[in-house]
Amino acid sequence: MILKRKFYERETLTVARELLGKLLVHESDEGLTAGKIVETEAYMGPEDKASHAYGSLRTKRTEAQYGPKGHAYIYFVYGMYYCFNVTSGRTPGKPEAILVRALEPVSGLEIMKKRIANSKGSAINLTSGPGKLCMAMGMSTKQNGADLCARPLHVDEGDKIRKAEIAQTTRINVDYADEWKNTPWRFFVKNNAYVSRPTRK
DNA sequence: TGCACGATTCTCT
DNA sequence: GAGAATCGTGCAA
Repeated sequence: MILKRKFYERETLTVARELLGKLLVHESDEGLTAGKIVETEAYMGPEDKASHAYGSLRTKRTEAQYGPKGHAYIYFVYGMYYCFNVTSGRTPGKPEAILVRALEPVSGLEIMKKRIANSKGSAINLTSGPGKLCMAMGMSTKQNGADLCARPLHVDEGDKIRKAEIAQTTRINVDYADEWKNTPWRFFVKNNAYVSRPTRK
């Protein structure tokens, strides 16, 4: 069952937390790959210095964040990796997004391994980090702006994660964001082997 | 037009 | 724990 638009049109921090346990599915030409979301980070738009949309910065790159909720915002970093985000929030047109940092592979393992040339064979190395997960799922800027409420790229109803199983910490690699680097806007499933960094840096 | 840098990952120490 | 790989983007000039 594909999640409805309404799921994303709520408080971004709530969506970020409830995204844990949901299933990200990509039906590509090479076949179907899917993974359970086990780690997310919320980026709160204009006020959040760690966000690309800080100060309401609106460019070709950040455009997708200003569009409808429940769409993909995918960008290129460090000259070699992509990061996958979901747009969300209660206010239409406000650039809030949720970075998906880690997945637990569910189907299409062989396709994922094929996509990651340097994989050492361990499933842990396929989707435990924002750059790797995009590679494994076959996502790139081609999917930027794609509607996640429809195929081929969408989010399905998955496991219900109990509150006690959810950990909340500060975000990763946003040291440049002054006081915003200390905001506890990262969520992940406790004791899940696929989380990129089980504890705070 | 030029230039510094990043919502990362891997390798080596 | 530090450094390299590698290039699109944003901002200064």
